[in-house]
Amino acid sequence: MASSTPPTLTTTKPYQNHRIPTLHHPTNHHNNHHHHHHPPPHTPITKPPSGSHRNPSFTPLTSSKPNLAADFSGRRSTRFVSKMHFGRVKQNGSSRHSIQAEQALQELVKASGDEKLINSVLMSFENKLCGCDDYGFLLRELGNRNEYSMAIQCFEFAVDRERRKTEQGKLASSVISVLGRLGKIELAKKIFETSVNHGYGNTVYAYSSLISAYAKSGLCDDAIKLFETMKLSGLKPNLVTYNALIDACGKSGADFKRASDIFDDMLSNGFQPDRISYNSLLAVCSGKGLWETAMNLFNEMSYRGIDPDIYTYNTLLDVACSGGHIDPAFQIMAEMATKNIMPNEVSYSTVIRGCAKSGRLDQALSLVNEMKYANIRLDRVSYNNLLAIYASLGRFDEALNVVKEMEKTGIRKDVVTYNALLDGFGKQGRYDKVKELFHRMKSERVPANLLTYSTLISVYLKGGMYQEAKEVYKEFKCGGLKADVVLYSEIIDSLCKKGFVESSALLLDEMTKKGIQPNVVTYNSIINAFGQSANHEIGCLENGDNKGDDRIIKIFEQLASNNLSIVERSSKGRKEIICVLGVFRKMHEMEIKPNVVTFSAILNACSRCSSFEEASLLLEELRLFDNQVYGVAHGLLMGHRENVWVHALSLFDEVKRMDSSTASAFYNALTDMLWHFGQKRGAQLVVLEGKRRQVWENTWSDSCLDLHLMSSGAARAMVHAWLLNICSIVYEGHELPSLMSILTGWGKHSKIVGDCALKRAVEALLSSMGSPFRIATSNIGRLISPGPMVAAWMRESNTPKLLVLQDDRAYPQTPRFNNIGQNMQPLSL
DNA sequence: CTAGGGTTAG
Repeated sequence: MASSTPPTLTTTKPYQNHRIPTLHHPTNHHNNHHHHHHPPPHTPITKPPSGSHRNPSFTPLTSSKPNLAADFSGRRSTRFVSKMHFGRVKQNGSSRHSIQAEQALQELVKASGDEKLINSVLMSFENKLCGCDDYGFLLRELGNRNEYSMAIQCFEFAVDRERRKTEQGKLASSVISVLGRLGKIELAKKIFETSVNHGYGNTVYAYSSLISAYAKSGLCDDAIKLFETMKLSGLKPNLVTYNALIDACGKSGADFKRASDIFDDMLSNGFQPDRISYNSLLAVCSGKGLWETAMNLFNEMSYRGIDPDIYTYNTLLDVACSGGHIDPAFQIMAEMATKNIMPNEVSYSTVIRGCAKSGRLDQALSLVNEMKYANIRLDRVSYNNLLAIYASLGRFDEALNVVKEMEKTGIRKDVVTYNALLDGFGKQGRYDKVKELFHRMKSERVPANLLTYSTLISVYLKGGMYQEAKEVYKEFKCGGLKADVVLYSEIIDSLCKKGFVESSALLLDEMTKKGIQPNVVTYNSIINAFGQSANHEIGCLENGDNKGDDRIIKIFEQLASNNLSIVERSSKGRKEIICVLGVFRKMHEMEIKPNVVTFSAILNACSRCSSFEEASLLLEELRLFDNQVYGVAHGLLMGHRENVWVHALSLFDEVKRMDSSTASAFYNALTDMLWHFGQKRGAQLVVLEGKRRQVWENTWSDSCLDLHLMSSGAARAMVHAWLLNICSIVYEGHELPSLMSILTGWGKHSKIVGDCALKRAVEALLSSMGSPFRIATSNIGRLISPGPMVAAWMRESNTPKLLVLQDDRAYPQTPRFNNIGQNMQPLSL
């Protein structure tokens, strides 16, 4: 087995493809720089002693409180007057505008939409308004009201009447930043260009405004390019320019390295970073799992004597929570209170969401109570958060109560509110509610967006409501929204789940042709479908495909009219393997990086293969993706236990870094595959290793075995191990507990609600061994037996023998299987 | 120039 290749086991999300080669060893570029302090990883978030302990290699600070002035330049409320669909409301701190400007604003707002009227209002105020202060105020306030075209009109009016270039420049940067905040990047760019051409836009301020406009639209490359242009045109960037650029990196998901380089460039040009520089750099860590980097930066701030503020802490909380570091997040919250920076609704909703994502629902809900107790009013984000938690749990009464509370407090429901409800009700098959909610959404004039439609289409497809799916899709098309990778992936997955693997492969082609890049999720859906399909396919898809324009609608039409063709099972199987091999080929062509879900999917597909030969084709794909995972799977399958185990252990170490459900899914897949091909002893070794590492949380005691998170192969291997353990208790002469039970669950954790495959497998295994365990009448997910009966069974001469598992193949391998995983002769396809 | 929200695979 080749183990020189670095492991590529990741749970990398699709958008991280091609950006981060491995997720689990984030490179801390920032720490490589000489002037940065290196606290050890996992340093508690505490401020190191200041003064004497300051790292001498830091550039000296110009003053002890370099940004005092900035702090007091205006009140920094964290409340927004109204949050636009894009950007935030700008507070006007140093209100230098006149009363007349406020009157003008009133009149202008009333004139909204009427260009002539707006012009006459401006004319009537022309002589009363006082230069940049008044017009700047107007521009900002119009921006806060989303009146961007009026803001432009107002800007043009003002600039025409201003002769001084510097004043014109100020107006230009004001309007550019207003447009940037509203996401109107094209308009901002146009105004910038015009103002440069007219000779007043060539200022650091105008450049900085446009850079930050690019930042808000996630256009980091454009921001950096503009920054270079600015330097070339002889303008010196200032601290704000640098900060805006770092901000741009965070907002567009750029590498930390990139932001860190800008930060260093700033230092080498003699600028002292301020709190905003650090806050912006911290934000770059979020979403990338750079928790340790973030902590280092936080400590570095202290060393520089920059006190953290609520933004710093909230950003730090975000980095912690998005990386699943919930306990540190609670520590940070506690520290905030001691620093008298009280957690606000942003802090709480960040942590609440983090808890919920890590499955710590009790903690999430008790934080909500804590929030209420602390008199922090829940805002729209907090409510939507809370409601999504309930909806995803199927606790609909509570979700709807949150909606009522929102209505009572006068917080408008938005598209996020509705999407969460539609998704929750849809996943539970409450189609009546889904229809009602979608209707209500329309009557309340909350416009559906791409996500709404993706959710609805997927819900209807999975529920077999093809007519509804078709109608919703048509409505989506009429609305002029563009399909994206998620919409396609949802449809592909739904089709796969219904057994239409080939049709979904057609959609994969179609989306690629349309320029929508499939991602690892799209591919994983299809791989997961391998070997699970029904014996039907959608008919007549190739016919009349002249336009080639929209296969989705054709598929939906065929489904709605029940135009299915029955495919003979063996031919379906052949087609399917060709199809899935084609999918693998495309993954390689498009350089889509597989992740651990892909590997689990391949292993599960192997478990559905009826022949070793078929499985070997899939394992070959696994080999091409990841030699380490392949080496372990293949080695255990071939019975090379001794040689492989050390590699297996290091693989398990990596798996343990994933979240618990990802980890258990991988163990389940690997064990199932081994069990399926008769390597039952190997399967048991894997399962015991998983138990040792607490992959399934709480698996056994002397009286109880909990299998409910395990796959059927893993569960059966575990049953043997547990019973052997019980057996040794009996043979050592100890008494067994009076009642012994095995929990299998009843399909709650199965993909198919109510599916009891696990229970059936375990029940069959136990009865085949003549065990006394029987389904409990009080709990269908539990098998029970009185302890003495188990002991009696154990003492039967045959029982211990039955309990010991063997591998069908042990090293040295039997000749029949020696070509597994090599690139052997293909099947006759 | 700085902070929190919704989506797809298992």
